[in-house]
Amino acid sequence: MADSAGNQTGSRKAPLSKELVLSTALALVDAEGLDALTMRRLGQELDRDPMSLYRYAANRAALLDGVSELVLDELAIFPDDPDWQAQLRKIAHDLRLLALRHPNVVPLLVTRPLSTPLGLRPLGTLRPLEQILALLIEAGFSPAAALHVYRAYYGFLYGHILNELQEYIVDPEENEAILRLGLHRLPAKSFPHLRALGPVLADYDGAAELDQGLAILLSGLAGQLYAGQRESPS
Amino acid sequence: MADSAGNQTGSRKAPLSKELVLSTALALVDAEGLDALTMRRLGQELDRDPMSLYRYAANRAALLDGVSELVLDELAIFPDDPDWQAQLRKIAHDLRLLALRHPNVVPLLVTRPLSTPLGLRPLGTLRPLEQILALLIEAGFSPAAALHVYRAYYGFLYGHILNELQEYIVDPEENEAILRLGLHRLPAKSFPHLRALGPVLADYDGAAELDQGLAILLSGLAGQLYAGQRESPS
DNA sequence: GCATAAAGTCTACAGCGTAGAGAATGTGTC
DNA sequence: GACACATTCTCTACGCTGTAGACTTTATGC
Repeated sequence: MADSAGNQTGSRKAPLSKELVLSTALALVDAEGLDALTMRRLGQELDRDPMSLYRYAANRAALLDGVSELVLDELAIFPDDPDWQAQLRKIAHDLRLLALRHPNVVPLLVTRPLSTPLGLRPLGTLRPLEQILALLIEAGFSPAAALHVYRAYYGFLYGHILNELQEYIVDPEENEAILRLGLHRLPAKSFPHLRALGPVLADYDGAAELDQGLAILLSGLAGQLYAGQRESPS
Repeated sequence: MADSAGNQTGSRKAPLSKELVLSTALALVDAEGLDALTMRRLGQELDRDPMSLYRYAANRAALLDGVSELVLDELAIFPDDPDWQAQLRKIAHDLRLLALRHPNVVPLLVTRPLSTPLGLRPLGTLRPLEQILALLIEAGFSPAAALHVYRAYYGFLYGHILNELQEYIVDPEENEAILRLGLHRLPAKSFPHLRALGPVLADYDGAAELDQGLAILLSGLAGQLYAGQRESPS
């Protein structure tokens, strides 16, 4: 029988591995937010001394990177899809759902790379970039053009996700109430439009919003592709 | 004569106010990063006991919000500009420069709103939203359409800024070296395109990249405006 | 001069990441 | 079995964090 606290699987003590540590960390972040992910707390969750975690992550920052990587691994990209626009649309929606599934990880996804030069980032983080480049080059973009397209696309995508998470609250009922209350607080003379938009703000359709933006962006980017191909036909 | 450490202005002791606290906090973040902004350190910077800060910010989170607000206050928006597209382009470039001036604050700008429902955010943070709505409605968009346009525009804009800050390193010389070194580290078989793009990655023109994306987005959004006007002419 | 309010300070506490030394456990070889 | 060795885990301790609560100092009004 176990000594004191019950661990999850019932086995005497889980064998502990990088995967287990990271997935437990992710579960903790999903359940209680980024702040809850402390070495001590994670150790407690795994029924181990906090210091034992340092065998699987050099420090807390590395732990955070590991969680980012783990989440990004959920994203499947098919670089060989002949319809590059459809593929980009699919990736966008997949990433959106991923973000909604792990909202507490999004700040990590967005800010960790800011403190790590591109060349030194965890490989898992660079995989989407590489694969989307492959997709675009396959579609006929020059490598340099593919990079530009990637930037516009991924920029827009991350922007949308941040936007949506900012507006969406976990509890939809509370959402409307808080929204009403919050908007009411705004000075009527300095925030007339925002206050008037209360009802519109309340029902937000993220997927539709994303589609609309993507339609604009992709048609614009496709135009560049055709223009480029006419200039220098293969 | 002062007791021990020299304070900045030479006056015996600065009078201390919310403005002074926040601007000192911003300076500290700009100079040494977000982590350097601790209550103790800020108190030391102001030559005061750390606890005295709580008279001007309820807690550290409020301090961070204050810094965000302070930075966003640097952004000038002219909601009466008859050329809405030009104004949006100008705002975009202004915000980009703002981000480059305060790169350490960008994570704050991006993540703080994620933990605060829209209705409860600091007013200074909502001002750009309100003013851009005004601009768009003035330009002929319906309020609801203006909100959608704002979302697409601001989403793209924030995405671009994150992208650019991710790729740009403070020290440009070191940048290229690290980039080369980092890319070299990538497995050649799994990251062929990314490795090949080294030279292209090295010279990044953020302003041009932003312009290109804006051109696509704005022309697409303008199309929606005309379509909407034809459907329901005033 | 004295009451009242405002501003600033002191002390203390629980929690944090993690360095460094040590104990426990597994594994291969005789 | 016994030993050697490497791996894994734990213990203790240090300096740092945010901030609650009581206290002291300073400014203000009469």
